[in-house]
Amino acid sequence: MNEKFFDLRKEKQDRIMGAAMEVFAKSGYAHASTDEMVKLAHISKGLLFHYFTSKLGLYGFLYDYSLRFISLEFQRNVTEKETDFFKLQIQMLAAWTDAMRQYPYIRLFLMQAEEETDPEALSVIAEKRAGFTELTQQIAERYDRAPFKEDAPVELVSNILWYVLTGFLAEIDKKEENWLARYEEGSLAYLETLKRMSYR
Amino acid sequence: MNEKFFDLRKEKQDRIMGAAMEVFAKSGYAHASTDEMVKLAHISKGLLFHYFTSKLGLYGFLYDYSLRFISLEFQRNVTEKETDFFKLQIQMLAAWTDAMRQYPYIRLFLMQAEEETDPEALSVIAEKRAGFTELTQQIAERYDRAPFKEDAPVELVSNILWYVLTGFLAEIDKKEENWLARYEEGSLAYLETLKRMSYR
Amino acid sequence: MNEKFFDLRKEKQDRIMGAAMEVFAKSGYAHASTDEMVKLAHISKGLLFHYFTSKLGLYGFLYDYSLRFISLEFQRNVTEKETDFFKLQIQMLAAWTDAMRQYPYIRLFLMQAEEETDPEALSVIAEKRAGFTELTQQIAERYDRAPFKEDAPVELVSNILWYVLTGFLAEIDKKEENWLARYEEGSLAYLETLKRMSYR
Amino acid sequence: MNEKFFDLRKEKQDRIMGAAMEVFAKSGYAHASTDEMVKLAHISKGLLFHYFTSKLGLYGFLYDYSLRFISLEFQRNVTEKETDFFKLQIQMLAAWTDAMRQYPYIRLFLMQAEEETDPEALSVIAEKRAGFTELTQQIAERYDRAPFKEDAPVELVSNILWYVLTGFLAEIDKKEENWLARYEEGSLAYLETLKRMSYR
DNA sequence: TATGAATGAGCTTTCATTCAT
DNA sequence: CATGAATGAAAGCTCATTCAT
Repeated sequence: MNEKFFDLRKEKQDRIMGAAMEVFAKSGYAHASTDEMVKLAHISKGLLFHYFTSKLGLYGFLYDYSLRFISLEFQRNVTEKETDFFKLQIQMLAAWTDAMRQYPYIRLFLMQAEEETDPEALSVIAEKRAGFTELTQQIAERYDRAPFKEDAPVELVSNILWYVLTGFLAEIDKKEENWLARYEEGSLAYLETLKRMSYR
Repeated sequence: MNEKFFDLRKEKQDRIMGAAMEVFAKSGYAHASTDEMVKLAHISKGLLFHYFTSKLGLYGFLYDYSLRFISLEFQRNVTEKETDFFKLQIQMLAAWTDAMRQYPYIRLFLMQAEEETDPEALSVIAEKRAGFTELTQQIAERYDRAPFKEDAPVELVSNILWYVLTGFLAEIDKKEENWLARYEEGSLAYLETLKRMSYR
Repeated sequence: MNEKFFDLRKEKQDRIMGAAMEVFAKSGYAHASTDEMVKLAHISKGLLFHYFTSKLGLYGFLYDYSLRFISLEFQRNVTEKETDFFKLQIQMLAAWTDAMRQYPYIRLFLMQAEEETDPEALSVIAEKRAGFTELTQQIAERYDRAPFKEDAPVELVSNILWYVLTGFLAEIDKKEENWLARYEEGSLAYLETLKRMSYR
Repeated sequence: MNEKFFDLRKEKQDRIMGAAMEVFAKSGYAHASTDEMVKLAHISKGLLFHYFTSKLGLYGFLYDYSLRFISLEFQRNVTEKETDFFKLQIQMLAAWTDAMRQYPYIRLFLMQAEEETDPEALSVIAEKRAGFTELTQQIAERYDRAPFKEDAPVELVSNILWYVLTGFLAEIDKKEENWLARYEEGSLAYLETLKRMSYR
């Protein structure tokens, strides 16, 4: 990519990245249309390729950027000393919603990337995944297993929670007003329920 | 579609449908490549269109067929009188795994269809959805709410379970041997855990 | 072509030729669909190719056959001794309508062939044209120039008449009942008018 | 269609339209090949569709444009007050030859359109025909019937003339040099002859 | 920096032709 | 003699990418 991208006004940078995330999130790498992106971002075709060389280059950059961005949000929202599983989950949820306030499609974009099947797309994200995985694993290692019932181990509950928050986000209609607030609220409700179910 | 499709050897019909389901499931309607399908099914380009007229026609047929197929499996596996939530879930899981033994991608295909955004694709599946939704709702109405803890109502647990089984299936690597057995096993484990968590 | 075609029942031969003429006449060589032909003739795809090897072979055969057929009709209808231009024209018109009673699209087929632009098609009809051209020229040579006004020479009137009868036929709706009778009638009217206009 | 087409250099616009008219005129809508058009016009496949969306869109645009173009030529060449049938015919002939100097295939294109049988093609030209038909009918109403012989009424002569000029144009070889001059000359000769034949 | 006209490889679809039955 | 399932080259059309301005 062309580093001069960062010399653009922040607002324009975000318009471009937001548009691209949305299109990639909705259509997946292969079917994502650069035409749609430039229309959404109100820029010209040429400019997109001036900064990112290729659709693949753009995809790789966005994935990298999104991962850095959510990592920073994790660092801001997740407290070092906290060990309670559900308190940590609430902090991570806050990190995600904060991120989505800036880039509404960032989580869907990253999750769509997780399910990407296109070989080209996979080739540019493979190595980058490591950083974020490590971050979440570091948090996972802090989980206090004590309050969990014997037969509801933290690993299982953690997986369940991930599936739930992911499935729930996919269902939310992003065209509705306050969709983000509704996601936050609904997610907290699921968190509460699962806490009651899995703590002694 | 051309009804003569059903005059083909059953093995060939299944080869074609299986290949198409796989490609649609992996790529979504828009990016699904008919070239990939015919390569997977070992048939020629022309033959696919001889039977299904268009990619859209094929998609509509497959959706319809898949829905009928899984409906039959539900009727075979789910007993009329059963009311226990988790016993019913186990029966439904058996229906799905039976179906997947025949058409490994049938569940992913149907779930990808649920998230389809392409307007053309939506136009041919919209009306057909009703039948299966009704079937699952009829089952849902039988759920015995009694054994559930007050603060873990069936509806919530049912949603959670759906998200879990769906998310888990998406993660499984279908290239691995015995993936189906591993899915069945893993799913049953999640079911067990959730039962223990939500029953009094 | 396969000579065994002539061993078929005459009715079937005519059904096949009639269907092919119609499709070629309506669509021209290139766009003529063999599928349409076999549907119209109620025969199978394979049979058509069994007898004619290729679309081009069929086209060449039909052109040849049509030319022979109309030549015979000319010999039956056009009297050897007649020299009056308009009487000869009436006889030729009778030859055409007789032919069209058997093969409704024979004239349109031959005229469409005249305007054919497809190089392949042209290659198989080029040499065959000679026979019929010669026949009409032999008739043309008999024309008695005497009754014509000085400034309306027979060559010019002959061309005009050809254009008129051709243009008129193209306009007639072949789906209408009695279209052939209406063509005959209209053509005779044009003949009458032109006679009055060009004879002293 | 994409209105930006008109921002192209006039020469390029005409190259594209001329090529498309030629191919449509020669092959009819269905068999007309877009590949042939772009080769003739020396542009790429994509560009044609960038401006006209589809073959059908291009066809509709060309028909519309051609009709407007020839209408303007009629307005420039046909004098308001003239009522003599043959003088008006000569003016209309001038309009057509002027138009053909710019777009050699414009008349053949429009006449091929008149005989179009493809349902899709018909659907986009049906409503547009009205304008030009009206224009020629307005001219037809001015014809002075007085000089015509009783038994050669204007309507009949008018039909004859139309068939003649049309059939003659179809026969002319457009690859020959000066074909347009030869058409003009030949047409005038036919006009002269018919005048002498039908005027008292 | 920014544009969008232009390209051509690749996709869906059609259709003449083949061949096992 | 007769069928129609099967093929694959070629057609219409899309879209990432380039480049002159």
